[in-house]
Amino acid sequence: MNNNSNLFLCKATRNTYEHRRSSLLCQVCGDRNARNCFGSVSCAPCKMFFRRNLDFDLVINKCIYDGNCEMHENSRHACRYCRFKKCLTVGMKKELTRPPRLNQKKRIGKQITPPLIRRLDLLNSNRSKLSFDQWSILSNVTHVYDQISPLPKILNSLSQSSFPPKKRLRIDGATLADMLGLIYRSIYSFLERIPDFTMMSIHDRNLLIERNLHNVGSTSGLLILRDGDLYSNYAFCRANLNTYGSDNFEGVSKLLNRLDMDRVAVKLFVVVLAFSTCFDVVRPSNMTNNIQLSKSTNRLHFNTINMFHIQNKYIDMLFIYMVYRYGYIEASLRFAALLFTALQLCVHTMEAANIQEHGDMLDTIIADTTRKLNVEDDPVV
Amino acid sequence: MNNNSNLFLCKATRNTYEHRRSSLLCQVCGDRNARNCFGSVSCAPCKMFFRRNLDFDLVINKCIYDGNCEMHENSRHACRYCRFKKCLTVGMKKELTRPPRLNQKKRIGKQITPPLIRRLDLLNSNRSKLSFDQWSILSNVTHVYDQISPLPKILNSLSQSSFPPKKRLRIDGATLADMLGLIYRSIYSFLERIPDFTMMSIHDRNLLIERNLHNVGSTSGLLILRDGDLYSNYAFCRANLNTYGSDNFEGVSKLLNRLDMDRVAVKLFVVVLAFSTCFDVVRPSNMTNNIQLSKSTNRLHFNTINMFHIQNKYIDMLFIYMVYRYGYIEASLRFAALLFTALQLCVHTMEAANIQEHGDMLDTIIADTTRKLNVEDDPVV
DNA sequence: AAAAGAGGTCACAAGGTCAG
DNA sequence: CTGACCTTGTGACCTCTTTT
Ligand SMILES: [Zn+2]
Ligand SMILES: [Zn+2]
Ligand SMILES: [Zn+2]
Ligand SMILES: [Zn+2]
Repeated sequence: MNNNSNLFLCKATRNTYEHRRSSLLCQVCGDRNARNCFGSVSCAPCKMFFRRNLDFDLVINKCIYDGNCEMHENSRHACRYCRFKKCLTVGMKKELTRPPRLNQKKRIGKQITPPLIRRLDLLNSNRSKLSFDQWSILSNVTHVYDQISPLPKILNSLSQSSFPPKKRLRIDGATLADMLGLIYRSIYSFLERIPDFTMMSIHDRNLLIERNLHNVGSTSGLLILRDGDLYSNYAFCRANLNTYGSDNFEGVSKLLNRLDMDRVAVKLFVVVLAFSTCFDVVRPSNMTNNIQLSKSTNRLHFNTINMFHIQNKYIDMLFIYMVYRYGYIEASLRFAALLFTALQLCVHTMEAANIQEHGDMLDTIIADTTRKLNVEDDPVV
Repeated sequence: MNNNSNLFLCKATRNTYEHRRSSLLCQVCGDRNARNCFGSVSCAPCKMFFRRNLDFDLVINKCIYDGNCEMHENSRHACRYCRFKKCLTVGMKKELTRPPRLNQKKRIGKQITPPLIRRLDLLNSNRSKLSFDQWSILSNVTHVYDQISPLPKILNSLSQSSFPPKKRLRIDGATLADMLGLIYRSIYSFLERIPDFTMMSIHDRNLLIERNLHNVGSTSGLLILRDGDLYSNYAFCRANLNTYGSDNFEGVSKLLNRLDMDRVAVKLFVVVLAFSTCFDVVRPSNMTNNIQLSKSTNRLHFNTINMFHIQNKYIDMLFIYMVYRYGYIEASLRFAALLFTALQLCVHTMEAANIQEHGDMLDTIIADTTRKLNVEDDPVV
């Protein structure tokens, strides 16, 4: 339909334009100062005329004369039919017309007033505010998180890679792995300073790290990426694209915009993930009757109930904090959004885990952490 | 139409030229002479287009057609929305854009989008309504759930215990266990009729049952308790109090009032729990370097990524369904409430798991189910 | 030094407006 | 409806920086 050269675009029109430069006459009415318009050459008035009459129906509207009205500068108004027909004859194309521009004067000012919704009874605690103890835990979490944040190092590393010698736009895979490794390694430093973690047995801590480090690290990493505005760094992005591929990069990029703006909430959520027991229900007793159960039930050693209570404690804190800060409805919205973000991020974390370099890196970090834990446990021996 | 400079080249040269060039078609509009641009391959115009429209908001600016405008060299102007969307689709990355050069005059700073929660950005699917496929899955889940519901049997058993001889006000522990056992056993019948479950490997199904039956069963049980109004039955309550104790009974009773009134939503949530992979991140490859990892990593056999996608699929469906039915805000409220209810219920499930009778019962059921699964797998042998 | 891939420029050709 | 006048989007052609 549009395979021939009739549908001029700039490239083609320029050529013909050059050719016809000497004659600046409107192909429709003969007026001077004609220009390229809709695939032909016409004056501005004829251009406007054509655009305004795109829906003009040559079948319904007939010329009142013989359909051969002359078109001159002064006579072009005489007959709409013949003028439009001439426009088509000289090669004006409706297809070169573009859709109307968006009305940029629309202002966003409208804030939707959320409808009143009955209050659901979400939590156990009747308190709508955090207790003193909860505030101190929350404050501790926030403070410690920033204290151990690997962001300064990463930024430093980035600026060293970028500036001094010359403005390098390339970071190699190893450098990137180092920077991301800092993020994952910082998780243990973080948890180490949270009493609820250190009060657990070495074994439980090991298992938590081993099981949750991927997700805790990536969630924390998302916050760090945003804090440091790292996805604005060209070299950093490029290195990430190289290592993790386009899909993963894009997914993370989206989530970056979706992550809750409240850093405190995100930090708390990181802790929730760290204590995640994943709905596992296990009996602490010995597994007398479980003949058929697979080896995966080694998780039985897990002190799951305790861990679950800790997780719930932080979820409660997170939600009460959000209610306190944003009101009940917005808190629910944000909580759901946070959860969905985490779920989606988990997909990308799994993708990353399948990448040899990334997987190996995490295995190493987990092994290192485990070793560290064991050393701390038996400092005398 | 084509660049006429080709005419002046000798044939051989032109061939290689054409060959080299023709291998690079613009991924956006199909134009020739495309190059690497922003992470994809595009012609210069599309490159410019993309850079100029970095702030183009696909949410605010919609296609005036159906959002599937064709992109050709000549039709690329037709729809900004579709062109930009195609740019993103073919992998152009905003992040590969660089900030404006410094020596030039300052540009107007980007306006930072306030932390408004974007409604439809939450989930993976762009649709705000369920697709036909999703509706059939949902309808199937709902229907099957009611079909296999053990409630009729339980009610029958209750009335038999209560009425015929005399109005018995006592149900013994064994009878109660039988009734509750029906609930837990029904889970497998339920899942068995869900294609997403049956299409998994026997091994995976085993692990899911083994891992999630406690929670799936208790959540489903909560719905059944409410459907049958069982907590209005004196004898039933008394038996429960006897077996599970006062705290547990009261806790469940509270949750009973808190559970979402929408049965469809709860049923979907039961499925979500059934496919719960618990944020586990595992590498499918062999664990070459995992020296220190404990035995719990036997879970590696788990086809976690697949399972996670299934879970996400049902979560999406659940949320979209709720948005469709209640609007975005109420959907978030209900979703959060459902999640909190489940978390709280999980605590009681754990408590119950520690009760000898209950734990043994579940072990038996899990073992039975596993056996059933294996038999179904090898009907010939 | 050449190629590649970023950003920048400006004339041209679209769309929009409003008095006439 | 018309057309002078204005605003906005496009792309050929350019410069600049890093990689090869
Ligand atoms: Zn004219
Ligand atoms: Zn006429
Ligand atoms: Zn193109
Ligand atoms: Zn379109």
